[in-house]
Amino acid sequence: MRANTVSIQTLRRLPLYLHYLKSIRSELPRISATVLAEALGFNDVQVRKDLGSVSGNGRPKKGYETDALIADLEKYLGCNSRTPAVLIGAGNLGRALLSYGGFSDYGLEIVAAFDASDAVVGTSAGGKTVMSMDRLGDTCERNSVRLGIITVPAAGAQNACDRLVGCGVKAIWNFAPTTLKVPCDVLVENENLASSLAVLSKHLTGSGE
Amino acid sequence: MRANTVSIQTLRRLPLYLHYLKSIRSELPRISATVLAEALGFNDVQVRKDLGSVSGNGRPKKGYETDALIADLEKYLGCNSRTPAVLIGAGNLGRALLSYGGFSDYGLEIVAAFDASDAVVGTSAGGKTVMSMDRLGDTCERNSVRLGIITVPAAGAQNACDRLVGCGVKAIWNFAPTTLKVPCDVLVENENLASSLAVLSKHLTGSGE
DNA sequence: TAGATTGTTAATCGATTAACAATC
DNA sequence: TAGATTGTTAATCGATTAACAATC
Repeated sequence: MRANTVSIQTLRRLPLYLHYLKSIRSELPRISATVLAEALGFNDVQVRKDLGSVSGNGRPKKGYETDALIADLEKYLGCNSRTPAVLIGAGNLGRALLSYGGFSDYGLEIVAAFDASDAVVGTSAGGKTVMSMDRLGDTCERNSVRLGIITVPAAGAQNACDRLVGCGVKAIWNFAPTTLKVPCDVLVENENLASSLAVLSKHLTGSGE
Repeated sequence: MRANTVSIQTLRRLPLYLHYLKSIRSELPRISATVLAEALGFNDVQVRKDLGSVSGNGRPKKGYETDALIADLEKYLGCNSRTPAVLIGAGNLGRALLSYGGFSDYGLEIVAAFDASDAVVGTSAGGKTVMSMDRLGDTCERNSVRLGIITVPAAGAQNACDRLVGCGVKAIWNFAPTTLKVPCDVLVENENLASSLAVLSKHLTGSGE
């Protein structure tokens, strides 16, 4: 295993490798970087480099042992260590994320959901009851929460963000279509649906440009 | 206005400019690239280059007229022309997207939703009734649909994708954590939540690496 | 051994940033 | 005119891909 020279782009691909490997582990006890690249539509050298940065288990002529590679990826991605998170904004998208079970594969556990609207407080989604915003502070503290998920409308996003930062959150997953201002030790990952949509739309109208 | 030399990264930023400009249009009739860059946390030269590729309305010393810039961005992004789309998979995420009104700002209109499960067919979300999969073909044809949204579980994604491609869809917005195989004239945009999560998790555990 | 596959070093490519010239 | 701001050309940076050496 090399030093922490994993680029951000490589890091983004690692969960894709992991997901695919899990889906074929029962059929393929071994897999080469070439085959994996073919399956995911990536360049084979790229895959070899990506895997090389998190695993030292590749063997010339044999490739990688699937189970060992899965274990290396899970270890690197911290899938086995639990990451507690809180979610602010229990609208449609927020409830969808609360109900989605797939994040637990990566260690994420949304321990609580909050909403500023009294109409939503008290309802539940994904087995969690939505709480009032004034419960945010003690919930974060009690659960050592350092990851916050923002699924409120754009207008309320900065306020939600400030509250989270004030509670000691160091990483924010922002689904609101807005740029957030945060201290430099806090990382914001924007899930920009409008950006993806722009790429798709341009492809459809592209010929007429 | 220059030729179509807009890079994919620039294209992804354009909706962010547009959203921000709309939010401040009533307060700032003019805005410079420097101020815009500051507001969104981008490099000012980058903003100038981005804007220059879709608008020719920047004036030295004055900057851009906000309304004119909004109009240029909307024109380039095709916000005023309607893009009909279908959605497959009316689970939590699918229903969240159906209910979200914000896409209409960019011209997207989800004309119909489909699901393979009889339990879901007939229910409604965002004012649309979920239909059975055998209605997919004629719906796409009647509405000239070329954009498909996949919000089914990973196991069913390739099948949903094949059905869409068979109906003449040329762009696919994939929310399933899987790589899709498509003909080369079809564009797939993957919304990889697991990738974003990996970046956030690594930031939190990063110091111990 | 021969050959397949890994992993590394070098070359290419694209995007960002810096320096500068143009202009209102 | 002077100065702020745009837009362009050149330099830097990071990521991808290609060529090659190492190894089982």
